[in-house]
Amino acid sequence: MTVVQQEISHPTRDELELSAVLHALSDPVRLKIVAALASEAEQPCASFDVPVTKSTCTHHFKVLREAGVIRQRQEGTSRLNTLRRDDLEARFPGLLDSVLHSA
Amino acid sequence: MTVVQQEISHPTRDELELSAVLHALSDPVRLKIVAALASEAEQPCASFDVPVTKSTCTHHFKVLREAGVIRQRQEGTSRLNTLRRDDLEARFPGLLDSVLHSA
DNA sequence: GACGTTGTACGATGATTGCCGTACCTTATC
DNA sequence: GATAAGGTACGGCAATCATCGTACAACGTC
Repeated sequence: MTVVQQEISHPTRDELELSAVLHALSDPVRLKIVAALASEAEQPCASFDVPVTKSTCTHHFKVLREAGVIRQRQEGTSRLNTLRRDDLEARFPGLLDSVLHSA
Repeated sequence: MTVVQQEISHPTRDELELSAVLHALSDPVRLKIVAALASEAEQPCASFDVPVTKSTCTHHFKVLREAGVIRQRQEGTSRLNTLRRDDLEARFPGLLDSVLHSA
């Protein structure tokens, strides 16, 4: 049976909301994920060293994605994550850098 | 009857936590309060135009104060609020400015 | 002293959050 | 086809959150 690839929805650049981004970044686990993404380009979910289970990880990635902090794309069985640096910089100049620098 | 002035506790500069600050800033009401504080120096709680009741306001000021974003001092019956610009800048350089600029 | 102003304290409530386990889907490999 | 790996979906749970109303405390002013 053929199944249509499930779409992964992301907010567009102009849909990004400051409070949602700040909220996404305010969790220590998510902050660690973002910091890891900042230093290494594209990584699957499993490559992050965080003290939570798989399902909790899925939850955190969803929060980050829906806030527009990261972008996810499917590749085989794994979901590759990237930081949306450009979009964040365009909407909230300097924010990501200051957070990463302080993390 | 003499009553001792209740102390208002604030975290010291080196006790500030990034996730607590980000969380404090991630609420629209609190963000509005912070933005207003950024443009006018010292203001009593009642001077903010936010769509919540007094008791909710007290709650938000407490969150901001305990995260170290603002400092409160008593003056008569009113509580005067100031932004802890210097402390925030020292611990999280550029963060406050980028948030305020995007708000 | 009575009253008005400013703000806190103390519940209460409904929504959201962070976390988990289990079940399942998809893809790749044997 | 069976198995393993990477993730998601769903449901549940305990904790936190944002909000409110009511009561009250501190200070000024009449």
